[in-house]
Amino acid sequence: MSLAYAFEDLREDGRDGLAEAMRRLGVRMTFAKDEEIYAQEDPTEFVYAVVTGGVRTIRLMSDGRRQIGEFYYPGEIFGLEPGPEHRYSAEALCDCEVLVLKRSALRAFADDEKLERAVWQATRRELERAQGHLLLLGRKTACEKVASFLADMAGRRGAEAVDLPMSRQDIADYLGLTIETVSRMLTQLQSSKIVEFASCRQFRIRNQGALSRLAA
Amino acid sequence: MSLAYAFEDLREDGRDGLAEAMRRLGVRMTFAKDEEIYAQEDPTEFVYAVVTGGVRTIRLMSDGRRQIGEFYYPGEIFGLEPGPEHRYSAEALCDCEVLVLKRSALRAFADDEKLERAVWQATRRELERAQGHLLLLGRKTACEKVASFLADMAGRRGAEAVDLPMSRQDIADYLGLTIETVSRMLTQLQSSKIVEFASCRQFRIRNQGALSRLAA
DNA sequence: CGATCGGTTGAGTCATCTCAACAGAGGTGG
DNA sequence: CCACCTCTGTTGAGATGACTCAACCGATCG
Repeated sequence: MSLAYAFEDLREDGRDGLAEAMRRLGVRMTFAKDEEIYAQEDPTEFVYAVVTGGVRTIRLMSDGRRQIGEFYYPGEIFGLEPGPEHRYSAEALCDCEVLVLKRSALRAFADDEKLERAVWQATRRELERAQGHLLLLGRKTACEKVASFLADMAGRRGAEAVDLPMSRQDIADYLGLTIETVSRMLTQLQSSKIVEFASCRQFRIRNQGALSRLAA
Repeated sequence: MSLAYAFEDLREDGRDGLAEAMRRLGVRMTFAKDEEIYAQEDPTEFVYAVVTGGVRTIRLMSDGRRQIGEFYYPGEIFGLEPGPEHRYSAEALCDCEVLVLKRSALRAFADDEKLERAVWQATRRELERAQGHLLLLGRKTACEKVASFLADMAGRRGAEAVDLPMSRQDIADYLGLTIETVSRMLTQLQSSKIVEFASCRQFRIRNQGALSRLAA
């Protein structure tokens, strides 16, 4: 676990009233790697914020095919699904800490309007991401998908060296590919000197322009 | 244009405060087939409701690849994108009538809370659909995609005979396929007596169970 | 030190795409 | 009213990107 996934990130997102409230009111819980945080079909009773580690949301088909909805990093809110029941489950990418808050508590909390706005904000961000992901899944090639993924992760983490807390299987299920294809594309991007992997879970962008162009 | 796309549909959706407000306050506009209603990158200044006809939202890549975000039928709200700018453009599927309302007018309108809730509701519905579509685009086969599409359209239109106001190209760009593949899958579903096409724009479900099973 | 797990690489297959021909519906003008 | 054209959709044949299956490799762990 690198320091990059530290609690500090949460504090930096000062504009976000929801994260603020989460920090003050939420209950801190820890989850082991691959542990389920909530299940598909669970009532959408809580809101969550990542403190350390990372989280994935997952939807399963009856035959085991898996689609990952989104990855969440420290400071990010998740579990804000619209319906009364979760359609995606959430699992810990690695050992992690999460703040949990009852949705009803949000309503009861003072400074109500600001909080409502914050939930609204987070929901909008979710929608925006999902809409962007539609284009990726529907129309991009394997290479473009992987390039987009790396660019996106680098953008969200900011740092020079970017850690990937998720496995190749997770990446594949996020991009609608197989692990083998993901691996091949990563090798390809590396041999064209666009990115460089220090280990299989950490990389650095060597040619931002080329990466953005591929991400299309 | 069949009667199925009539204004009456809007009235039936009585629970929906937003549609109600749109009807009272919105400006009615007509658009010709394939005309643009708003463009990618336009500011998200208005909310829209379909009265008659149908609408598609579209995202284009620089090389012309196209992803359709959603189709909208009479009584449905669209244009509710989260950011300050549209990331999808909207076009008329066929000649159609649309109600247009300034977002700022929504805020000024009496019975404010109810309206806010309605916008909230519609946004949630958008998110739900987008999340469902992720699984379809990422993990379903061509056959499953087409079956899901037909089942979904039938479900939304309710009627026995279902009209498809969109072209094969639209369907293909919605499902992340090519027109040829869509056409082949439709032929296949028809020869297995799961659906029946009266014309290429109108069908009827002959075996609901089999269709749902395929839609997975 | 062997076993296991996650990741990479290779070879062959298959679903979907591409390219091309064709068919039918609808519109237009003579 | 017919001949023609265009546009949309269907069908066929061959190409290909991504998948499947299998071997291998290195790191981690008991």
